[in-house]
Order: sequence, then C-alpha cells, then structure tokens
Amino acid sequence: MDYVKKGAWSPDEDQKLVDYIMKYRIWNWSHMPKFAGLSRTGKSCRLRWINYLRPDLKKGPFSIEEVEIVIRMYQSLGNRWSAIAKELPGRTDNEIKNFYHTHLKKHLGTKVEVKPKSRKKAKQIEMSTQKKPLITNCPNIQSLDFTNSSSSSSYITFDENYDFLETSNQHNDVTSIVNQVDDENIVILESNPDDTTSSSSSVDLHIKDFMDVSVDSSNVVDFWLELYMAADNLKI
DNA sequence: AACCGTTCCAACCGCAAACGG
DNA sequence: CCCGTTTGCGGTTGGAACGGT
Repeated sequence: MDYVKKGAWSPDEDQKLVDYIMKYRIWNWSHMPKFAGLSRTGKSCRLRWINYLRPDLKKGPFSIEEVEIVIRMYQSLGNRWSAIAKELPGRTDNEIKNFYHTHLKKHLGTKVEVKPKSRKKAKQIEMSTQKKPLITNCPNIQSLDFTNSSSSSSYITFDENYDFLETSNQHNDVTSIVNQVDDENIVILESNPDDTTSSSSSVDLHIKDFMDVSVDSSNVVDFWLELYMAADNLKI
C-alpha cells in the first residue's frame, strides 16, 4: 500500500494539482493523483479542487444578498447544502455549511432536516418548493431598506467596517420606535409615524443603547439576520 | 509572555447515488 | 439486473487563529 498523505495541503501540492488539471482536465479523480505526482487520494484531490483551487470560486465574506439566499433556501430545503450552493455561484456546499454552522445556526435554530429516501425524491421536493418572497430588500451593505415591506420605512447605517455607527443625536427630526417582543430577542425598528418633516426615511439609531437588551451581535450581517427573522416571524 | 477557552474552517470520514461493464 | 468502481453529499473534527485574563 502506497503512502497516502493527509492533512493540510502545501502550496507545492496545490500547484501540482492546478497544473495537472489545467493541462489534462479532470478525467478520473481516483487515478489522476499519481499522474499529477501527488500522494493523495482522489477524494482528497477532488475536495481540494472543488472547495479551494477552482478558479471560479468567490472568496471573501458573504454579501447580504448571499446571506439572504442562504436563509431562504435553508428555510425551504433544510440541510441540502449542495442544492443551496447551486443558487450561489462561486460558493461551495462546504463553505455554505460552515457559514451556517458558525453564523446562522443561532438565528435559525435547527430545522427539521430533509432526509428523503433518495436524491430523486429530494429533487422532486426541491422542484415543488416555491420560493418565498423576500420580506426585506437590502440594496447594498451600507443601508438596510425595509420600504418594500412596510408602510413605514427604516434605515440603519453602518460604517465602512460594517460596524454600527455610534451616532450622536444629530437627527432629532427622526426618532425610532423600538419594540421588543417578549422573550424573543426581537427588535423592530420603524421611523416615527408622527414625523411629517422627514421626507427622508433615514434613521440613525443609537443602537448600542439597546443592544444589550435586544441583540448581542456586533456586525451588520448578524444584526440584519435578527431583523430579518423578526420581520419574518411577525409577517410585516 | 504564557496560558486557556472559543471560534472558524479546511479536510476528513462514512455512506449513498451514479456510472459502466 | 448485478456488481465493482467512481463521484457526490452531509456530518464531524483537528488545529490554527483569535481574544481574554
């Protein structure tokens, strides 16, 4: 039995794999490693290529739009990571699974997992699942726009690091109403309906004042998730 | 600086599906 | 249809990185 290397890939191994695939394409994962000069299983090579070396992979953090898709797909499909990944070009099932376990689990809880007897059956379920309309619309990462889903509008602004702005009360013409739903750790933010002076729907909130009682997150994605779930639960 | 607990993700494993003779 | 091989999927985990003391 030949020696088979395990564990982290070295830059040299990566280069060998990339060079080989670029030259000869993928023809057979289980036979290819020895031709590529790699002491790895085909399985390991395949995983490394699919999850890390493929040139069409998207690197970096998930965008709000991508998070939104993951949430929506997870809610309809459950733990069918590869199916979810098909909706996110450049993201792998493994990456989405990791993202879910590290960022979303605490918000979404554990869904009843879809474990159909066969993949064909799973496909049928997938095809019959209607996409739920999105409750929120987040046109860009700097502002969260609830205008499409509510008669009132709410904006929260963040700094370039996606951290909450610690605003001063410089926008006295606009106030916020904070509703905390019992035991749910949910916060709904709305502009003040009495405010007739503001054609602008921008609301700067002194978020950290109520962070402790409502949300323990410290970045825009986590906080937005809280809002998203709140809006979803309350059918705004 | 050293230690320790936590977070995150790359990569593993086992199993099932798909393929091909 | 059967059976061996290959591919794909989802759960799990080792260890690096990070943060706090």
